[in-house]
Amino acid sequence: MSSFAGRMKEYPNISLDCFDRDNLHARAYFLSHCHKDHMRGIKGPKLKRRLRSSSRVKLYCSPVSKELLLSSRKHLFWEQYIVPLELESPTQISLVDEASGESEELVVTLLPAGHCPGSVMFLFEGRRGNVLYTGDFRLALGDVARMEHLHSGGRVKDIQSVYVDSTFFDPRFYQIPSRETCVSAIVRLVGDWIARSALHVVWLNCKAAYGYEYLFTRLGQEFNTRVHVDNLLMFRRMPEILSYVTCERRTQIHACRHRKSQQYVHGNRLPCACGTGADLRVLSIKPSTMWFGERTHASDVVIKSGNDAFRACFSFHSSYCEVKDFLSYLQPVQVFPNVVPMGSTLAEVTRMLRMTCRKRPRDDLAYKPLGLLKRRRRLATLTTAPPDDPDSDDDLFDGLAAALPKKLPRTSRHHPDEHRAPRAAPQATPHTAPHATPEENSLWLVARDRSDINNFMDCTESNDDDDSEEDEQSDRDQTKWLGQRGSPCGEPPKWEDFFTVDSQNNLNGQRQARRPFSPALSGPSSEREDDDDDVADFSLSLSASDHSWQKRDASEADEPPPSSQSSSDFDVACTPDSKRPTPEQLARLYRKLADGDDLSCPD
DNA sequence: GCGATCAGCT
DNA sequence: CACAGCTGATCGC
Repeated sequence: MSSFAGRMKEYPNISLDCFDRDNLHARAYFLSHCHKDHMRGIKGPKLKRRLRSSSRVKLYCSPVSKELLLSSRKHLFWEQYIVPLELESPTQISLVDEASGESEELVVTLLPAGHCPGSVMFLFEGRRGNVLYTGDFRLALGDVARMEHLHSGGRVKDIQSVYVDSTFFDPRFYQIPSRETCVSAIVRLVGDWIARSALHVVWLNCKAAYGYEYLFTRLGQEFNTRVHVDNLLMFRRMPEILSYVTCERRTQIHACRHRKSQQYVHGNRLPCACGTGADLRVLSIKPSTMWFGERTHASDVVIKSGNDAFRACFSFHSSYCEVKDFLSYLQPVQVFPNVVPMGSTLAEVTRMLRMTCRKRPRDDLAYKPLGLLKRRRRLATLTTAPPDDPDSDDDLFDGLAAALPKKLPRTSRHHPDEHRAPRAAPQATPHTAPHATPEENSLWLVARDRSDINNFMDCTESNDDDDSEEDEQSDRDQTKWLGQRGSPCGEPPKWEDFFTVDSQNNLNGQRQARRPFSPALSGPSSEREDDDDDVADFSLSLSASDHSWQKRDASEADEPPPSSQSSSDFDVACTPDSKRPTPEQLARLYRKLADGDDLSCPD
């Protein structure tokens, strides 16, 4: 649970994920995602008064968070103040003091956080330095190295402070099995059960929150069915989810809830009281976080907890290892915890976070911008000497090979000075995303047919905020509406799709492959670990594979990071057939680099 | 009556 | 295996 008080010391004029007390005076608000513990005070009367008396104060969030927030009637008053921002699209915001007219400029970039639908991290760049607020996040090892907007000129940006999700930043929570591992295990468990007979049903005992959607859709896709949930309203403009959930009770997979869910299920009845109960066999699966120590083999991601009852591993938050990887890569000057882990103290978590901070000032002047050179040289070598481990390298280098004749796909779309000359934030216009059509902007927000949406709104309105007895008529209406849309459709969305809105996505899900941003190629710690000849080590960094990286990280967990970043950028692991360049070759390469020639062509 | 806070529960 | 959030009691405005 977040205990972040809402303000960052570098930019105290803005408030994040907190809307009461001192935050009532913020010049702008930011919402990382729509969990209640990040929305404290968001519907308070004092805040409403503040909004009404202000002509400038806005709430910035992802387009998905906007939809989720406005799916509750209690939050509708926010509509005219919300400015949805696309992910990975730097936006300039003017923070104006309405009394004095004084203004401060700030550039904000939303980055995917992998926590729940719509969840983002905020990168702020302004007069007081670069600051990253993570909100809650679940990022895998190596993910941070692929985030373009955390890099500049081929290296990681100089980050002053990170306000980090420290929920599991405690060595007890050393590793948590990957999302894919956990979901696959749940799919197997569900599949084995519901195959027994049509009367065998599964109840997913999910906590009330967004975040399980990719599990629902995966199950829906695997078993060509829909998951029964209490309310569809919040997904009304998210067809990728809507296709796999239903208010129709007659399905074998349920994630519905009732105040007395536990009692129902113990009595072999579903919370929705589907059927008489006597003839159903209900398997209860409770998604819960499981963690494993540094040397524990994380094999059992599903545990039997009783008759027809299981716990299955499922985490919305990054493990200790993942947070450590994230921070060690960014090397901020300071880190602040947003959460005190269970059983720990603020002092303890702060002390441990400090260990991930920068040990000495960055020496940017000594830096030679050879990140691209490394990569190109490595690639040129690979064209004649493929790596031993295709799984680790192929995927990454395929993308680069395709990109090589041109510039990097993403960077080529932007002006090099984009960060210095970001676009200005638009004025808030309800239901209008800035600078692009909804189709261009968001996989989520596209309503295939506006009349369908209106129709849907009409028939689901009665369920909004209604926690009393079930509404049979509403159930039927929703089912009818969904029936008109047909059965679960097409290509299944991937889990990433539920957490991010990539502006490059198009409607058909023909997502541009998410190519690694160049620093990823030197691995999470390569700038600090210059291991000349260890090809395997370099490949592990490249693979970003949970398994391989965990093994490596586990063996080095307690070692202090090497102090030197000063070794040559050519001190890169070589493939077996390659040779270390001679000084003459180096000079030629430098000249080519300066001339902007294609470095992938061998001399 | 409403909001804030906390304990208890799942 | 510990997240997120609901419910109810209590207190104050």
